[in-house]
Amino acid sequence: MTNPKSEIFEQFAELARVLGQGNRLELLEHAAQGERSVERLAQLTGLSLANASQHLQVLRRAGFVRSRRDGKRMLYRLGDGPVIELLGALRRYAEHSRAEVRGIVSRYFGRLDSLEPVSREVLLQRLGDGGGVLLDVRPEDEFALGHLPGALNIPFADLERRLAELPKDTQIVAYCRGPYCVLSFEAVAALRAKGYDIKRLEDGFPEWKAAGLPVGTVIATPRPARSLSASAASSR
Amino acid sequence: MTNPKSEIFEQFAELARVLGQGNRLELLEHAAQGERSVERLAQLTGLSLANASQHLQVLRRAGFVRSRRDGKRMLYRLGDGPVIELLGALRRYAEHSRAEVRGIVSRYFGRLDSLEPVSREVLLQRLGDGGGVLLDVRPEDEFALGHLPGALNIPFADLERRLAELPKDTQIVAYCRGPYCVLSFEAVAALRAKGYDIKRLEDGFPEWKAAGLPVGTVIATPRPARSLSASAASSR
DNA sequence: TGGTCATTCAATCAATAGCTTGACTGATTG
DNA sequence: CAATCAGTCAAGCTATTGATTGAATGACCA
Repeated sequence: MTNPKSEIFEQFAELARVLGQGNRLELLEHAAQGERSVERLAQLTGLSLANASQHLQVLRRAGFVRSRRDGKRMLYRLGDGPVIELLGALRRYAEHSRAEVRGIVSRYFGRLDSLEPVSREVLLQRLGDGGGVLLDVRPEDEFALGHLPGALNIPFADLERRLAELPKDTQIVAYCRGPYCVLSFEAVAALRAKGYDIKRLEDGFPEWKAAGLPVGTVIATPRPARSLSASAASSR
Repeated sequence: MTNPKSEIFEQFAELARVLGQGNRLELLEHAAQGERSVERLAQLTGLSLANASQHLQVLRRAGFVRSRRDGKRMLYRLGDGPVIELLGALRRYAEHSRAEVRGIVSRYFGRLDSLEPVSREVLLQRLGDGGGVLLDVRPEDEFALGHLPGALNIPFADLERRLAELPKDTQIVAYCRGPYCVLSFEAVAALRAKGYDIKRLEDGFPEWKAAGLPVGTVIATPRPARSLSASAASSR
């Protein structure tokens, strides 16, 4: 392999291989919500600690995530290259050419129309018009790390209990961690069954942020307070 | 893995794994030039026949290529999903986060400015103004399968011999199989050393075609004549 | 219908990847 | 400074992947 072309392709392939593992894609999605410790990421994905740690290092070597030390914990966040763009291209390709993907979605969440969600542009326009409620169904701690401005946070787990906060007369747009985050699919299914006019946002929080759009945070924490925010991070 | 989210991620990962192999990426680039037999693709990539065949089948299962039978040969061409878009995203990510990629390019082809090529938009505008020559340095058979309209085809191997066909006073834009096709890099390096004003097009032929821009062909062959075109396909 | 050509299939082998376990390191806390 | 906590490292095991070889298929041609 002294051929420069093969070397280049080998570099590309190396990156693709890193994405070629479901667990790593899942870790990546969680890291894209904001900084998280290894333990939390392991917990969220259901992986063993050592396994998660190893996968995170693979992701880091490829630049998909970055890490920093905060006391005795290691915090991982999304890398700063066009990671979301790459994942988006992968998703769009999968939606186009893999019947399985569309199949899974419709099998679990019914209607194919879940695949025709509201785009960022439409959302921006609709919110500008004053109509509509934007609903963030992620756990509180993820919401706190960053969310779409003006969004109402009702974690999916609390949805039943807090129905009163949602209007029945205007359209609701729900979003969560990414285009395939189950929470928003389930929220749409559940609320639609109850007669709400609700649609899913095509993107999740990371895509919004990657597009350079404004992001809200609960408390302005340029460098999150150590033990405080850590102990708050426990919902879902 | 009965979890729909994991299933989706597993689907994505499966696709990424298919791209996670340099040989397959190389086959894909060649298939993107136009329909090619397994034998030709094996030849172009230097793989054994059986090996190429197997890789092509992996690519086909993932929808990256399609195949059809033509007599006793099997012709593979690019699939019809957003393949080029996905590869483009991978390339842009690699350029951003892999020093190795930039390193290889500058190590082999000198100047980093090879990484700042002419974009499609700039090319279109420049050609519209009437200035500039567009140079296709791919082998003749690939040129015949499709090329940018108005391009002059001088295969890289013939470049030295056919220098007279190139103007010294106007800017030349060279392209070949894709953003990292070595031919155009080498053509730029060689001609620049001889005093020509030459730049590389950012894209190659497949990207141009994928963008829906017009494509020229040497002979209009909706279904290429069997033995004729096969025997013509033999350069480089 | 037998021979040939292009490709695929099947078997095999070495190399690699993913996961687990238990030991190790580095920072904090009492 | 020992104990603890968070994460990483190293070793080992199994499953998967990529490549090779030779046999099998499918289409054409004489």
